[in-house]
Amino acid sequence: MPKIQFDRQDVLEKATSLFWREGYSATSMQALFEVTGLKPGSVYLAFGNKEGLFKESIDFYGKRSVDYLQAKLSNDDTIEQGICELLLSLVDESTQTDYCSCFLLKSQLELDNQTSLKLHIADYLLTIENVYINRLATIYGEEEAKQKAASIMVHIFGIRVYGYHTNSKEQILGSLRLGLSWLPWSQLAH
Amino acid sequence: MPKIQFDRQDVLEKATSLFWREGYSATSMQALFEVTGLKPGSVYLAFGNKEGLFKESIDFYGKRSVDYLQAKLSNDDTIEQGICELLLSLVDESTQTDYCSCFLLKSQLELDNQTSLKLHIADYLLTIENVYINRLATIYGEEEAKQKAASIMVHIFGIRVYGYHTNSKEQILGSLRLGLSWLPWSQLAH
DNA sequence: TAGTTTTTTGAACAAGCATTCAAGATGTAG
DNA sequence: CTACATCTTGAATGCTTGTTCAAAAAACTA
Repeated sequence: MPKIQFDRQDVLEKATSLFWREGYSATSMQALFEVTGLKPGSVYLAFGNKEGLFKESIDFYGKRSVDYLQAKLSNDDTIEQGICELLLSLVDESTQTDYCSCFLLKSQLELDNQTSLKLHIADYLLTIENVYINRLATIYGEEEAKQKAASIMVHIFGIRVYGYHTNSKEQILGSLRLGLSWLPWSQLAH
Repeated sequence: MPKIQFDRQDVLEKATSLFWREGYSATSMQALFEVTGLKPGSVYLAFGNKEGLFKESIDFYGKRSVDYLQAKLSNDDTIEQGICELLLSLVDESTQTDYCSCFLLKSQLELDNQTSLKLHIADYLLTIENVYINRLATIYGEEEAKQKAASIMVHIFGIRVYGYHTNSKEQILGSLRLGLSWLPWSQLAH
């Protein structure tokens, strides 16, 4: 007999945003209470503890990312072009003023090796890589698809760090064209 | 009239190691006292505060990295081969069990945008990029050198993140060969 | 050796931390 | 309306945090 509750999605959206910007350690529960509008007891009843809330925030972000990626690459006719467009949107993101890299990437690097959260995050990163592998496998052989997907992942991680302190959009774009020269960059309008 | 003091280099080595592994926020002063063997007063007299000690740790790591890089690429005859060797050693690093990525990269992502430390770290990253640019400019034109250096930086950042959750050395190596195909990989013994 | 300066010590501090819980509010069921 | 289950409240918990400071020790000067 469920009673009405706060909007869980809304709370996760706000918590995710704060964790993403500040990092796990630097985010205090007090700050989370303020940003979500919840009181301590509600959070602890619903999420257990800080780690629980963080884990759900990772899920919130991770699932959204995977869904977005799959949607973008669903058209079998334009897989490679879709990848190009996706990478270009990452470059655009990275030049925004409030850019704070990728939540999964940041968290992966911040969290201690012992934390189970680290494996949980790595899972999402591998899932994302697998989306690329599966899509590319419709064009290339399995081994080549794996290799190309790995190269894409390296470039994504790279520009999400590089873009954090560099503002030169052209420089980043040039790196993608140079490193991922097998993608159909020229077929894109810009 | 300076009196003898604790070994500053030794303390910085230990502090750097802890900050590197745990991150800035997750490293407590108490843990730093234990690992360095210093008492609160000594640290605060010598470094001012936590941020001061962290800044010097970044300097310790950053200068060491830049020096190492310049030494490795000092031979004008084998610049590109030197770059290959350097990248291969990064791949080796990333497969070690206690691997914790790059201290500059991790800190750059962890630190708040407002912190002056962020710019200080970005300085070191740009210095490193400039070493690559200057060396490559002896072979290529200025623009091409910049572009290639940017691509190298993207790959370095990429593998330092990718290598954090992937153990497949071959996969990482393949990505470098694919993305930086203009480097003389085949001339290397392995 | 005596005097001065610098460094080390470690207890103490206030502020902030994650978390708890008993009491109150709110919705559902009968 | 009453009874019950669930959710919300917010003050209080004990612990950890970064930092200070007066006193003791050590090192240099003359």
